[in-house]
Amino acid sequence: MRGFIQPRLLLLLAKKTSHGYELMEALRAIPGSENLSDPGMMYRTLRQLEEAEVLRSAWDTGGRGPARRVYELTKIGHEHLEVWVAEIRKTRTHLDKFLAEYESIAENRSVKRRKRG
Amino acid sequence: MRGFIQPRLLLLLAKKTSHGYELMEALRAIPGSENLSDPGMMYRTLRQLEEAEVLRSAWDTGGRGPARRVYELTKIGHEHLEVWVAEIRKTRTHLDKFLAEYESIAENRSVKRRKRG
DNA sequence: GACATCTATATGTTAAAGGCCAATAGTAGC
DNA sequence: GCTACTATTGGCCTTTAACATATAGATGTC
Repeated sequence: MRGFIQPRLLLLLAKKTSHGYELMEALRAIPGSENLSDPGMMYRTLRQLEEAEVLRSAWDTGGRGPARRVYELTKIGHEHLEVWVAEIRKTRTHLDKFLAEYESIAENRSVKRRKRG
Repeated sequence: MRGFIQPRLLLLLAKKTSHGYELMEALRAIPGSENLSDPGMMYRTLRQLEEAEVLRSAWDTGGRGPARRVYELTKIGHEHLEVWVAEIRKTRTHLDKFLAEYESIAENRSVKRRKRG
């Protein structure tokens, strides 16, 4: 699961506005996304998505603990998410084809082994 | 589809031993793998897989055209392919979950729009 | 035989992504 | 004051990827 942090963040933020630390914990809780939750990557990605106007942020000094930068999806952000979804659907069908191919040759190999044995 | 060149090469070579140029053309012919067929990446990847004893190569001066370095999967190579397959199956289920989540929130959004509209 | 074309492999350079670790700082409880 | 928890940021280093370029044998053709 590489290069998958962006769509994950966008999907989380599409559900609900949130801040870095909370997003990090959310990623940690998703099986297969644990490795995406590195703080360094996280915050850098968030800033660069904001740069691209995919996200918008504001400081929230209300809650307990230090101030948090709260992110929300922009209209562009929602569009980006849709593009990602289309991309991911394509990827999934490619993976399906790959696995089907593998299974067909794996089948041949085991047939051959049975014949030989 | 990033970082997907290795399993593609391994699967192609599991089907039949082959050389760089042929592998490149095979990748070009697979929808979704066209971008993996850059010669630079190709040959470097092949050499580094050989370094790792996943592949083994020998020069073939027989055919027409310049000599070709023909690669074949080693036992380690077959094992690597199986590891990749397991990995890819996992990735596929993660993608499925992601898409399911997206569809559930997209559904909510359109319901809200209908109620508002 | 000079030239273009196709087949084939290899290298160099640079930019982006990812992994890992450390720094800074506010808040809260003891 | 000390520790623990919450929160954001920055630096460094490696890997991956993208793009361009170099080299060279074989083949066909005029």
